[in-house]
Parts: sequence; structure tokens; C-alpha cells
Amino acid sequence: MQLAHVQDRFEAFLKEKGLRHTPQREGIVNSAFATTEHFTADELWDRARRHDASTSRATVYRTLSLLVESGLLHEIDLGKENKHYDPNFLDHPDHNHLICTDCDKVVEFEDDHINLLEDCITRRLGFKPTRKMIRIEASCDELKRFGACSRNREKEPSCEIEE
Amino acid sequence: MQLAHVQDRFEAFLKEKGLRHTPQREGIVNSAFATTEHFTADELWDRARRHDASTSRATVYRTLSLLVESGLLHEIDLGKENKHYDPNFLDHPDHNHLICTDCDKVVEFEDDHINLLEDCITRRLGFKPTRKMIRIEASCDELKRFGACSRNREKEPSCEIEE
DNA sequence: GTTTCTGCAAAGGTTTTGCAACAAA
DNA sequence: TTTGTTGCAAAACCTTTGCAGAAAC
Repeated sequence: MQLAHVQDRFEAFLKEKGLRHTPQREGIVNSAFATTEHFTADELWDRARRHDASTSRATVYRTLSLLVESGLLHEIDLGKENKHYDPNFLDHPDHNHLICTDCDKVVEFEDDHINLLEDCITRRLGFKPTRKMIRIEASCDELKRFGACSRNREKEPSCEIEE
Repeated sequence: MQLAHVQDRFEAFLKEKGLRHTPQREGIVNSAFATTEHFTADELWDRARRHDASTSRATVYRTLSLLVESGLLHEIDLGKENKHYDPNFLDHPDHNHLICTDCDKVVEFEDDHINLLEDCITRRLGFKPTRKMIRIEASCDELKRFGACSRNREKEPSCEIEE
């Protein structure tokens, strides 16, 4: 995802709603989309303060709401206590999450069949799908078989898309 | 679900862990499984106090943890701010939730195809599935077409299983 | 010049915890 | 009698909000 593209879309969103472009909002958006990693509100606050130490927690929360409302960011439930935010829906609008109960890592995946099936089920029940989410908790095969899990040794972001 | 069966299983769980059977715990379990409806911790507290007015919020939270740990109750995320609990997993271990964005009602559904597909995807990614959840947010067809939604007029519990 | 935005601190809401009295086994 | 449990109140935690000053347009 090009950061510039996100910035453009967010500015368009602000303009459309008669809201203002501020350096704080820009800094927070940049922090949110700097990597593909998921984050909590507090983690985003930390990142944003590295660029502008005066950024307040309140502004982070307020900007997060705007980002979710604009559709740029999605709120996701990883089964942890607090809310996580996912910046990868622009590139992969229909992805889902697999959470490893051993590695504690999150693997994003896409699957056309499951999308289609969800659509069918929803229509059969008399509804029109608007938003779908799948969360799978799973244990690592590799760990069970070889006593170690390669994912644990990785330094890369935990949320690459696999197919 | 026979309430007696739940009570038995919960007592077995307590015994196994060296925990005690108390009237408060019994009352909370009865309240949780009195209907098939989902509930929040506070709603459960209300119900439990109808039977024993002295039941404290703290004990409700502590008992909820035990019920989830024992597998009798599942924590679910309905997209609302707080956690909801679902007592229907004993009868329907693999059910999922469709949340109507118009009616605000929750329809539970099961589908073998989607279960199988989730399993395949998980194994393909190198994992062994332990817990899967699907949440679909959808709008009501009936409402869109006829200007009214029959679900809104229903008084029945909102979480019947449909196939 | 208006109107919105910010940071701060306080308040809100939910969940957890320390503790002394109490109750189950 | 021992050990776990309860209710209470306080604390912890995350998120929202009221407000006065600052900044965008």
C-alpha cells in the first residue's frame, strides 16, 4: 500500500465531511500505515509520539474513529482483551485471520471459495452481506512435529497474506 | 439443552479442579443457561440477582471465567462494545453468527461446507484448527423490499439455529 | 473571524483484585 | 480445621468527553 494513496484518500474524506487537515492527524495516519502490522490504540499512540511527542492519546482515539469511519482502517478482534486495528484491508479487502495459539502470531489469508460460501449462506437466510469476518485459532503443525516453530524465529511482520 | 446436564458438567469441572460447589455458583449457572439468549456480564448479574439478591458482580465475573474455562460457555464478539456470552455451543458446537444491521438481531447458523473449508484452509497453511468463528454482518432483505422486517416484530429469543 | 481541533484532566464504563468474614469439605 | 469463596470497595484499565486555548480555513 502506497502511503501517499492513503493520505490522499484520508484528505478527501476530511474535505468531504468538512473536517480539517492537521499535522497531528497526518502524523497518526502515517504511523498507522507505516507497516502492515496490526496495532492497538495505545501502540499507535506510541508510534505517533515518536514523530510528534506532543500528540495526545485523545487525538489518537479521535483519529482512529475517523480512519475506521472512512473505511481505510478496520477494527478487528484477535481474541485479545483490547481492540486491534488492521491497515491491510485496502490491499486485501476480503482477508481473514488465523491466530496461532503457539506462536501467538497472526497469519492473514484470502480464499474465494469461503467468500462465495458466506455469500450463499447469508442470502439463503434472507440477508444481504455487508461485512464478514472469520477468525481461526490454530496450533502450529511444525511446532508439534519438530519441537520448534519457524514463525517464532522470524523478525518479519506477522501479517503477510498467504494463499 | 437440559439444565441438569449443564449443572452436572459444571460440578464435575469444579470437582476436578478442587473447587467448591456454592449456592452462588449454582444460581449463576442456572441463570446463564435458563434460555438460549446471549448475554453480557451485567445482564447475567441482573438475572442472577432475581434469584439471590445478594449475589455480587465480582462473583458473576469469577463464575463466568470458570464457565468459559470449562467450555460450557463461549465468549463471542457481536461487534458491540462489550463481551457477550453464548450458552448454545453445547447443542451446536460449530455454529456461527449473523448479525442483522437493521434488526440488530442475531441469527445463529451452521454449515458443514464452511466447516470443512475452514479446516482445509487451516491445514494448507500448516496449522491444526482449534477454534473457528465466523461473524457476518448483514442487512435484512425483507426490510429493504417490503419496508418492514418480520424479525422486528418477533418476541422470541433472537438466536434460533437455522440451517 | 469562524469553526474545528488539540491537549489536558476528569469522568465513564467494564473488569479485576485485596481483604476480612464466611462457608464448604 | 483447612482452604476456597464471597461481597465489598478500591483499583486497574481502556475509552470518551468537557473545556479553554490554539490552529485551520
